[in-house]
Amino acid sequence: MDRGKHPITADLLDIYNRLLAAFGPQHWWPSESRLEMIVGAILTQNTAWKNVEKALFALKSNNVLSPESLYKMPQSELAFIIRSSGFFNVKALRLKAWIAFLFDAYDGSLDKMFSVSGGSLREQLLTIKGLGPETVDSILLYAGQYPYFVVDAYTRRIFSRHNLLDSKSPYQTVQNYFMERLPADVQLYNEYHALIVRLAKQFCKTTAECEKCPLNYLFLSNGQNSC
DNA sequence: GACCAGGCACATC
DNA sequence: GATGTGCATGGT
Repeated sequence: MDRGKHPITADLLDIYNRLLAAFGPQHWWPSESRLEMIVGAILTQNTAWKNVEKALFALKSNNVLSPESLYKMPQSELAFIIRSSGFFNVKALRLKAWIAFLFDAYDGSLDKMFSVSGGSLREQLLTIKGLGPETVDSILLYAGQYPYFVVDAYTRRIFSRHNLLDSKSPYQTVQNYFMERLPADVQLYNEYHALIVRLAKQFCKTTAECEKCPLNYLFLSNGQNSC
């Protein structure tokens, strides 16, 4: 790897094309319905997807993965069913907060909720306790098909360690960085985020993996020897 | 047995 | 405004 070159600006589309060439389409979000995507987005907060899958399976097995069931079910029962996803008490509370919003504002209808403009819906969802910017943008992009770039810990780590971003940048700054440099395209944002996650999981844990990173034309900074 | 995982809210300084 | 902590399971 050539660590002598310091790109001052990066072509985010070029990075995207390298990732896509290396990994191919990732087919996100891995869910069968919009409701499952939204529930999954909340359950996966700081949690491995494998554990979320178990919780989603449990919800389906108990036949309660519907807006009506989630709305009626006692929070304690919901917490028990989703326990494999960790933080089950707070997550049950967060699911309940969102489903209450869905019924209060949109009669329990996802079609109605997703009929409003992205900016308006984003603002509304962010007022719900437990739904932060990443969860909300995941819901907007993957379930609602609105063009909002999803920023996660991997995005921050990889792009800051390649000196393209400041690791301390707030969420909105990072999102703006991408959205100002890329066309507002749902499919592009969908695939880009998924590819970043794929890259991080496969190449960013050890130095040996890092050396084979498809982005190795960039350089690492801050004394880090991997992403 | 540590350490981490597709965050977020809240307390404290 | 920055930094620290609780929340909890399951995989490596």
